[in-house]
Amino acid sequence: MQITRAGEYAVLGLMCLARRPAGSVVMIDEVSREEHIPKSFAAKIFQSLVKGGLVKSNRGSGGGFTLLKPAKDITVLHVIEAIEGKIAFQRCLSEDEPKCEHFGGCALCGLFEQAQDQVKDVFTRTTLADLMKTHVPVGDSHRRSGVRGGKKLELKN
Amino acid sequence: MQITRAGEYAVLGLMCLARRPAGSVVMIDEVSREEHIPKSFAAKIFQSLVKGGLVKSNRGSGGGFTLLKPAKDITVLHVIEAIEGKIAFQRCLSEDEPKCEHFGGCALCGLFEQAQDQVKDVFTRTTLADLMKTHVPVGDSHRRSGVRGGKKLELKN
DNA sequence: CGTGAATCGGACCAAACCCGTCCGGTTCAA
DNA sequence: TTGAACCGGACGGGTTTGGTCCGATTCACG
Repeated sequence: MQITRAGEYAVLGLMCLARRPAGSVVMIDEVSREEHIPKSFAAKIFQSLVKGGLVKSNRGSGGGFTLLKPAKDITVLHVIEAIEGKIAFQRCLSEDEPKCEHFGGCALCGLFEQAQDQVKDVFTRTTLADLMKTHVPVGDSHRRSGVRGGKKLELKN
Repeated sequence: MQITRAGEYAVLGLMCLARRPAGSVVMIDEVSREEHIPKSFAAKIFQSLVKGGLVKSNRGSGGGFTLLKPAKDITVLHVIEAIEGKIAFQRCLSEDEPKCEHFGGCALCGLFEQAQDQVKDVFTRTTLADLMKTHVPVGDSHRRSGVRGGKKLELKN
């Protein structure tokens, strides 16, 4: 029941790109330093993002990664699913394995699906641009008792 | 990003108890057969449920497990957290590790917390008794295109 | 009261996954 | 041609998952 670190890093990494003028080429080393992500790991993660169609890579000297879409068109769900694959709380909720072998369990499947949909909803509703609004660039963000309690972007249900 | 099989089995197993008259003693073998859970695994899971205070065990010949509370007072969240521990999408959202070391990441934490709360909400709102209402005892439950689309218990936000 | 069957309880284990690292290869600019 | 940068896969330690096994405990029964 966790978002993997890779997923978290991916969002962070993309925000790093999104922070610069559209079309900028940013190399992995910058991302790594700026977001405190181990460099090799960041590189690997960005490979997945390339495959997922979110960024394009420019090889060779002077190369790096470029965001393919404006930040406001990239949802957190896109990013996380590019890294972790489709979100599926249960095997029977992933589209490639439709069978549910627990005869008594389908009430459960319905419930899990509900929870899963809620999560997807939250992640679909939020884009990189949204995240950047509440973003505290560097240094002391963790001292302000977090975001909790106060303003969460509220759901327009 | 998954509910573990143990968590799923736990709910299923408790429903198996809940289906009988209150106070019944049910042995692990019955649960195992009825819900198609590997017996030894079920045994282990029920140990956690004992520790979690949801059932009590009676040892020796004629022993088994007994539900400690009526089904309508047991939420799915209780069950799952008894097995998997507190639900925490991220390390920084679990109460015993309050630090959030990614300076740029607190917007993310807020978002993850939001998603997490949604899940908890769904699981808190649903009790074993609720699950049993939509429960199709045996044999064909997976053919009915699931619960999707139609009636999900709606959120009284 | 003793004995044995029934049952739980906890150690154990294999496989998968997570979180990275490392390195040889490719591509491109200068 | 050389060096900067990405590509992409192999590797690896640690943890979690999913499950088994056997010993300890308890009760029923004679």
